[in-house]
Amino acid sequence: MKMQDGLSEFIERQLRNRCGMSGADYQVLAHLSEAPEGRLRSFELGQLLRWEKSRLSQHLGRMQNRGLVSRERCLADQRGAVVAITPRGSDLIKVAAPQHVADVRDVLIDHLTATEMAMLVTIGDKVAERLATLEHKH
Amino acid sequence: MKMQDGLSEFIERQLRNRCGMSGADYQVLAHLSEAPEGRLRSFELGQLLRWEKSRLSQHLGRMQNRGLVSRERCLADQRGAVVAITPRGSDLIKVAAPQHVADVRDVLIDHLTATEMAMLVTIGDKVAERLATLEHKH
DNA sequence: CCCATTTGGTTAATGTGTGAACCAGAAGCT
DNA sequence: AGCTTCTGGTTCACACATTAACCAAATGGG
Repeated sequence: MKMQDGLSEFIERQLRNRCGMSGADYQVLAHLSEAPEGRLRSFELGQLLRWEKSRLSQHLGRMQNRGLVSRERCLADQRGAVVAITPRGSDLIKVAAPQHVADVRDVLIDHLTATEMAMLVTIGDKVAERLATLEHKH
Repeated sequence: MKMQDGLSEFIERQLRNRCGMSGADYQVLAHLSEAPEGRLRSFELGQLLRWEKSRLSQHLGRMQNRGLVSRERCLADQRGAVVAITPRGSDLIKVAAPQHVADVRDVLIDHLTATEMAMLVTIGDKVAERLATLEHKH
């Protein structure tokens, strides 16, 4: 628990202080920048992030106000929305990503042996699998 | 990351649905119930939880409104506050604790081998230590 | 085709976390 | 004593997450 809280608090703080963005912002931009043309249907993004749809809607609204993403109506589905990364958002994630990766190395990966790292991955997979079956059981 | 998010989301949801309390509530009550006479100075509680003082103040306000804790002025230090667990809070944590422990077993401990569990503890300690030194360096 | 249901998305209410400003009482220094 | 600095707490403004309610466009039977 201490590791969990400490890790996310540290990562969150680094992103905030150095890039003026939250972990949530980072994930949104990361997914968008990896998508073809930097654009995704809103609900696709929601599935990738596993977020409540209201959360996504509100968060995208704030990011749009800051000029990090833009929203357009979808042509194929009249009720749908397409969200696209802006040049400003693209620049931001390009700066943030390497620092973020370095931080994760610095606080986690660099201090574990190969065995520990491998074990951590298998543990993570096991837990994720267990959580998935619980979730599937409704 | 998936393990981290999944675990805390699951635990949080179980507490909320079954006991009507958040993980934050649980931690506050847990610390108070372990303290002598179920009472602690506000700042001591803050140090145990590693919370911002404004967070603690606001959260205690809400818990007081729900009758889970009470606050009194401190005799020794005129500006200080003492926070105490109420009978209602005490009952709640007594019901919640075993369920909480069972949930943690169910989703984490029971599915790991002894080796994995031991390794996870080692990893947690290493990371916590690393975080502590970073924090200490200001 | 018509009507019920589902799906994509927004909005409002409430609970929760963070940083800054603020205040009163304590401690320390001269 | 008198002055500064530190400490314990609250409050405000804002960012953020969840739930429920809502709406319009799609879908799927009859």
